[in-house]
Amino acid sequence: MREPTVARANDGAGSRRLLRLIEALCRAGEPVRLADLAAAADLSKPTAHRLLSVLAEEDWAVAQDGGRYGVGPAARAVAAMVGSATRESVDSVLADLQSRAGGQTIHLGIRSGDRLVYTHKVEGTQGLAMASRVGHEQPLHSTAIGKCILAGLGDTELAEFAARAGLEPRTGQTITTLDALRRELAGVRERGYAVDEQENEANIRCLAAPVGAGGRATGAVSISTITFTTGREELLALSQDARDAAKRLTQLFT
Amino acid sequence: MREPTVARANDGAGSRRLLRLIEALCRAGEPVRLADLAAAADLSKPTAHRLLSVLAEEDWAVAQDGGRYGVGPAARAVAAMVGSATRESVDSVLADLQSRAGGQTIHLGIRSGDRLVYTHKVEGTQGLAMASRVGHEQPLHSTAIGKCILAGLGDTELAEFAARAGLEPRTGQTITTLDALRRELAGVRERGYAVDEQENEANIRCLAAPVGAGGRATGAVSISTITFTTGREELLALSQDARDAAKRLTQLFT
DNA sequence: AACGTCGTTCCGCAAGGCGGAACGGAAGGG
DNA sequence: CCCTTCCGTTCCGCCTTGCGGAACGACGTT
Repeated sequence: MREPTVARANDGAGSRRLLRLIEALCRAGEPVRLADLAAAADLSKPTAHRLLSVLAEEDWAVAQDGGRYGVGPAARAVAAMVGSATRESVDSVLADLQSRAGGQTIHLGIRSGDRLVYTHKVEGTQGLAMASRVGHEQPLHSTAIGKCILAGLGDTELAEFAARAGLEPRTGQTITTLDALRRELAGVRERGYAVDEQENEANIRCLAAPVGAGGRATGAVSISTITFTTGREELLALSQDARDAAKRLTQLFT
Repeated sequence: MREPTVARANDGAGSRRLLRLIEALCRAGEPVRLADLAAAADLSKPTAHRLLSVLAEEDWAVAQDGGRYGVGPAARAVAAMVGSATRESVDSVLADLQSRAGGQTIHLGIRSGDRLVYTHKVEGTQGLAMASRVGHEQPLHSTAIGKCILAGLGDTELAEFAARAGLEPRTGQTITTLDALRRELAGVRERGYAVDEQENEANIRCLAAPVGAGGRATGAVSISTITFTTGREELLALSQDARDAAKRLTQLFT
């Protein structure tokens, strides 16, 4: 019953470091300084430097003269392949939901780190356009999509998230305490959908349904409305349509 | 002058393995079996399995019940961020080129492994649409974009590429011998652009200009025309416009 | 001129991970 | 029905791989 000479490790520590660095690099969008990347990915400076050298050699990153690093061709190629593989089928589900929702703006968002990223968007057919864009990030605690994702977390995970990311107020309606967030998420779990009542942006009200297998949503579909033209009840009436679309998307992502 | 006890390694062997696996996973698009992935990424089965476990834990991959692995949410989120960061500026350059080229179809392709991937496309405004799609792959030796990329390779690199990938005939016009390819690429380097004279698809003629710093292009912009409606001279007259667009794109990608 | 901060390099030390071999189960063929 | 084959998965000995504190030279600022 003796321990081996040293503890067996074999966790993917090195791989995880590389993934964190790639995420940090891509999240930036524009070329970043080494020190910033190292900080963002929680790596020591030499480690970040060595990993970036490998990424640069493999064309995943490009090194500039000023010591900055940007996203490289190989990463762009991979991104294009990933993005296009499910584009049509996802867009058709979203377009279908939009037609049921009277032409409102539809988003599909996925968790990335402690934020969400829009991966798909169908513009509303009504007059006003939303400023959101595919690839842009939003907080989790103040958006309907984010709340669907947080609703799948355990209690300690949620507390850790709140401690890391903070619950920054975006509007006067934003939920900013862990207790209130917990209660809200319990409601989300019960109903199977989440509502953002001007919590992320004034005069914008959203409803989202969780996408992902089991209680652990990795993303969500949302319907966004403007308070001037669409009432709360009108939006809530679409909750079943949103849930149906979410179920179809969950199957698409297997 | 003695060697250290063991050779200093510190190449990024582990990181490279992970990158190869990610590329193989994303290239597939649909869920893949472990053995196929291991073969595609040139990894041993246990190594592929261990790396995939890490990817799955980090949400970069999703493991299905049948032992297949698909692209995960984290990868989708990163892909969305990468794709959107430069979308507008790239599309505006391509649209500008299109307007100079009389509404022909425009592609931006990037090398990925021994193939190219379309990362951007502007549909032609003329009647016939091309079957190509963003995210789809094409051979390097039979396309104008691919020849721009190959023209940046050294002689031994080119020979290695030909040995690995082969020079498969796509049409009767396809260049299928290394010698002929070498001569063709010398012409590309001299002129600063490449032409695909129905070498990849019958009745399709393309012209491409290399994108990328120095002689080493990592991608290229192309103008695609149909032989029925557009003559060869007409296409060649656009070579300077293509080169100008390529230069602007090179700056965008820093 | 002294300082802080940057990117980069070096190298001691052991953590991390590679992969041959083995296992259990599913699929297919006799 | 058993036997074969190929799958995904696990184990563990061996040793490559790579982490990161420290040091360095180059800038830019105070």
